[in-house]
Amino acid sequence: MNDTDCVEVLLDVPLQGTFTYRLATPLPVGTRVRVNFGGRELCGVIANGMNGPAPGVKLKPVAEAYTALPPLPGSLLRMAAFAARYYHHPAGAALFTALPTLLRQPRDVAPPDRRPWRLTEAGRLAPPPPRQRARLALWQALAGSPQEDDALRAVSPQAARVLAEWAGQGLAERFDAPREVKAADGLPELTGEQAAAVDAVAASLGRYQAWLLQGVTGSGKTEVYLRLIARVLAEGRQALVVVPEISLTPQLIERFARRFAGARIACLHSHLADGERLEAWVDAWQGRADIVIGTRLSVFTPLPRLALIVVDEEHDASLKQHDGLRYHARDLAVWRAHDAGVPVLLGSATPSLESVANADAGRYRRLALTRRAHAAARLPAVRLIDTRRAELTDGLSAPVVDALSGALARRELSLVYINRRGYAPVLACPQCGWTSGCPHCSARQVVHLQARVLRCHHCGDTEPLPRACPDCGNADIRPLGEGTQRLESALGALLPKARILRIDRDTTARKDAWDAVYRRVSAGEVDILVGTQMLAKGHDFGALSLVVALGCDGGLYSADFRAGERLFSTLMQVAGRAGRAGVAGEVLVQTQWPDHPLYQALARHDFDGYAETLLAERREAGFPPSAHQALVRADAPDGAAAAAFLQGLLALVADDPAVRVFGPAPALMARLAGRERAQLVIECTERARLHAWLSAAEPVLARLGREAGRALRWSIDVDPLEL
DNA sequence: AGCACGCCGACT
DNA sequence: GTCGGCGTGCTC
Repeated sequence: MNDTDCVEVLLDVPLQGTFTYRLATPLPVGTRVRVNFGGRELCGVIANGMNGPAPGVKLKPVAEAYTALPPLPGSLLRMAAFAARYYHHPAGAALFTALPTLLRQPRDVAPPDRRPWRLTEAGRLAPPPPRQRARLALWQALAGSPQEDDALRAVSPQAARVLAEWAGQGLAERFDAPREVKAADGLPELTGEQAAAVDAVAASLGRYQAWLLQGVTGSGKTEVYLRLIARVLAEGRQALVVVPEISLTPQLIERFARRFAGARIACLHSHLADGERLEAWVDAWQGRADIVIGTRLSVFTPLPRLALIVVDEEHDASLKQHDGLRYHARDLAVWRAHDAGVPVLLGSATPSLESVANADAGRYRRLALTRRAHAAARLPAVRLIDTRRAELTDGLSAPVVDALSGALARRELSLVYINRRGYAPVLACPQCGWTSGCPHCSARQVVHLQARVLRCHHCGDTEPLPRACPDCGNADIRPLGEGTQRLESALGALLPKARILRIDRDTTARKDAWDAVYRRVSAGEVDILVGTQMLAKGHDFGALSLVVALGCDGGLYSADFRAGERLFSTLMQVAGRAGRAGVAGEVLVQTQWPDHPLYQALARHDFDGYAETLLAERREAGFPPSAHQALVRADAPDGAAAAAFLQGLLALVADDPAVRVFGPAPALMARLAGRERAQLVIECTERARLHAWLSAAEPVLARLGREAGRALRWSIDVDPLEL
């Protein structure tokens, strides 16, 4: 068989490599096709390159080529190929995770064409006769100016049919309307630091450069993004903005829409219907959208005129995908910027240590916003309340209650942050020591008093609240510790006049819940917000005078080496909520360890100093970012099987003295949803050798995985965020 | 991941 | 006697 008769096809299967099919007439790389694979019809994508068929395999033909849309662009295929290599994930599966659902299916699809209509030269010269009144009305409307479908339908219900006819006769056509991005007026004046940041990044437009924009809360990072995007749009280019899930709020989108009236902004997030997502994606791909703003998945969106990538809150863990292709959107954004030859701007008040290290090493260039954009706004004063010396009522110390009651008297909004939802983190029997462990996970079931249930926050298992200890029958069982619900009711009892609004995953589950929250807060109907880190991120509640943080000490001495970094980052952000827009703010942190360097650094608002401390610790311990890590995970109903699987892998992968391997050991969450989890931690200071080890492990994993059977699942996680 | 093929229990 | 349970094996 001639080589030209074969193509390599990428398929959405968890198998390494491409598959070879016969093809009568050549198709461009990136074409979506339908093929038969193992007895089922699959969507495939024509790949670059030729592996040739495995010997002795009879090739099947490509059944059909989908042509409603152009072939996928090379830039997307390159990025997916890179992601597959870097994250050690099958190439086909990697590409398909980058596609909208509708393009993964073995069907030819295209979003509806919504471009406006206009008359062609010929159409202009051929007005319909006056007695064809509907046609004449349509013609007259179009002769005046181009028209959208909606407007034409209003002129005549026949519009769709008539226009299709005219299009066929070359009398009318759809066209890409030039967009006029109106310069918004009344722009806030930039601080010197903001202006310097804008100028620096603007000077790098047109080539690759990674920028780390470190700006304290309220310093106006978003304004820097907006100014740069304005420049990009003025050049007729496109910008990509990647934000964490929780930051993609209607507030943010509205701010962009207000600033760039007339521009087409494509929003990509998980709540979009398949058709909407496809349409936004194709609009970006075809250059009809000027700005793409979305969660981690949007990093893959094809953009033919891309000129700038922004990753906001670049430290946020939700930028990392936790299953399938375990990519980090920030890192892929940097790769993409390099590939496309454009600058990438990573913004955060509390950058990840990885990014700090990259800036220290000169790979990223630093920009700092150290002052708040409103001249009057000062950084809040941080006070540490030592709970070893304080009497606690439902977890609240007297200074905290006093401060809240003071703010209440002054009619100022306060925020109480506690990173635990539910009523109490555990139910316990003081007589026999029983605690409410989850039967499926190595975790505690949380007391939810309102729903009268115990619920595991890891697997979702829910059981009715027992009236007595299941072990000894003692009726005096008690909720231990505090969650948002308990705090809400405790505050209600201590400050009966206060209007309290609780915000956590339980209260904001409904779709329009946030609208109600904003309405109530801005109408001044709330005195105290109680909630989890949802309160810390993305949502602006205006002037807060007091922020209280409770129950944070767990992050100080955790088994997870990143816990301190995360806690510091969250506290910096939650503290940053205080004292905006001219109101002097105060932050109270209740802790048993007021002398801990983390809290001391927080009190000084000293991110840089604490980051250096943490980086030194990481260097000492050989942890990231001083070394690179990967995880090989295995889980099975039987823990011994998972460990044996990993042990078997170790026996078959050649040692590299530069690569340190730890394990098999139980994962931090050793048991999850009824499965025992074991893992290998692979560490190396040289990325290339880490990848070489993983590449050697891949085929062995595939084989051992097959032999171990269905009960065992395994995965590779490069640059894991959680161990 | 699917979906086939293939060997053991309760039904027309 | 079949319909169908889901155990393992392969897919260009």
